[in-house]
Amino acid sequence: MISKGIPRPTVTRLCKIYSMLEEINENGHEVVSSSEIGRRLKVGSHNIRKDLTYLGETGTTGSGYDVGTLKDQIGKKLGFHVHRKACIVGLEQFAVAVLSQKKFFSDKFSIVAGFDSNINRLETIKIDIPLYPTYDIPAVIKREEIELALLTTTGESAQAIADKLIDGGIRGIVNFSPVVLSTENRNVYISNIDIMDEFRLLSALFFLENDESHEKSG
Amino acid sequence: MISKGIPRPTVTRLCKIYSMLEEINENGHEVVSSSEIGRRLKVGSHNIRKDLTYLGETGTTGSGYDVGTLKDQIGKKLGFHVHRKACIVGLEQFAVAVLSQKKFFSDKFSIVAGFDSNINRLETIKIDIPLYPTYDIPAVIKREEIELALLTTTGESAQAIADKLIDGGIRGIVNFSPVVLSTENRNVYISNIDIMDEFRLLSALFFLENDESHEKSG
DNA sequence: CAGGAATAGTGAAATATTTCACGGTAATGC
DNA sequence: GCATTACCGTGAAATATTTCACTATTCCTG
Repeated sequence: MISKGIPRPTVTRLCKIYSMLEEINENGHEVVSSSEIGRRLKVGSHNIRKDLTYLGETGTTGSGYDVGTLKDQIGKKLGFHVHRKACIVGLEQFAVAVLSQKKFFSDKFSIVAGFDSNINRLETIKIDIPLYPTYDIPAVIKREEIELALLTTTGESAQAIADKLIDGGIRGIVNFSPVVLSTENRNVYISNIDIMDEFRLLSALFFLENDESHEKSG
Repeated sequence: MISKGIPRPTVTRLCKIYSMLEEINENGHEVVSSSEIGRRLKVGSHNIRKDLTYLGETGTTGSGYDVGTLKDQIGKKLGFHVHRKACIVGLEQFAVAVLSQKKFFSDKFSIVAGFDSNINRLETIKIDIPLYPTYDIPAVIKREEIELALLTTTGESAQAIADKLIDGGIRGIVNFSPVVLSTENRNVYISNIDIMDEFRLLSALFFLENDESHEKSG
């Protein structure tokens, strides 16, 4: 067992590589090189090869990686072969938009519950997943053994909802609400996605570019 | 001019700190400490203080930071005092959801154009920003001097749209479509947001947690 | 099947980033 | 106004991450 801790940046890249491999696979290609992967991810090929080192005996040939095999290896290492249940909290436009992406009903993840505090919405909404009021969150999470949550509520209620999710034993939360969620609970991973922050980051990057000319290929 | 290149992780954190300060400000607090900021961002206070070092003469007192002042300093350093124009491409549910967040019509960013390839949608949609067909993208970007774009189209058209945006001279793209955009153009910053990838990352993190017990405070 | 081109694997070096430790300053209480 | 406490600022040390240099393997061509 060589399995040393995988650096966080590497895990992040491996996830992206995995997505990319799925895409490549659909396009019918069977082989990719580290430089091809790197080009798409805007990362050096050295870096990609190093990342793939963490998969253990990568079993790849001396000339490129077999797309299917590599995908499986990443999947196995990062646990993507395990089916996971997810839920979605907040059933406004955002949620409806997300749920309409067919991608979400793959064989690896399934959305098995929707929650909204507005009881009326629960009856009128046309989504074919079981819907519950938010006060049922802890119970449903436990009963259904839901591990992931997509939080799309307003900023005001987000923290309270997160607390309920954590109370139910959730393992990961993707937070689309405009506040940074906090928790003392080390068992829960939170990914905060804020479009405004992204706009800010991008504008900061090109603003600084002029200011300081020390940029790399980022 | 002490302005050395600011590390990318620091820029990212500064953006989040900025958001947080806005939030704190609304709640009426006037002072924050590095440890308070760190707690919220799940980062050590050392790290926060070091980050703030890059602001130059931080001008903060010996006991906490004045919220308003710090926000202004970050804003000035990262260029948030400059008003930026943005556009949104793809006007389906996702876009409508985003546009309904009042946050997007602040005094720092404004969405001045919407694009969709479906001409019919342009006429029926009820958003009060100017709407154009996608073939007008390069011209409108140039004419309006739009710097940022939010891309919410399907995966199929995303790359072609991105090329049009870049052709028009866009500086940053937040990509919500499920494909990784690529460009050779070093002048354009791209932020790829993929909910599926976030789910994968989170599940990988808690999957690996059991496997290897070398985790930090993440 | 030999030669050439392309590519993976990997320990070591180079960089980047975080953490530490400690000196100094402002508010608070007595 | 002196002691105490809670902070910030910062160079230096410790870690983490990326990049490099080089070897070995596979594929392709003739």
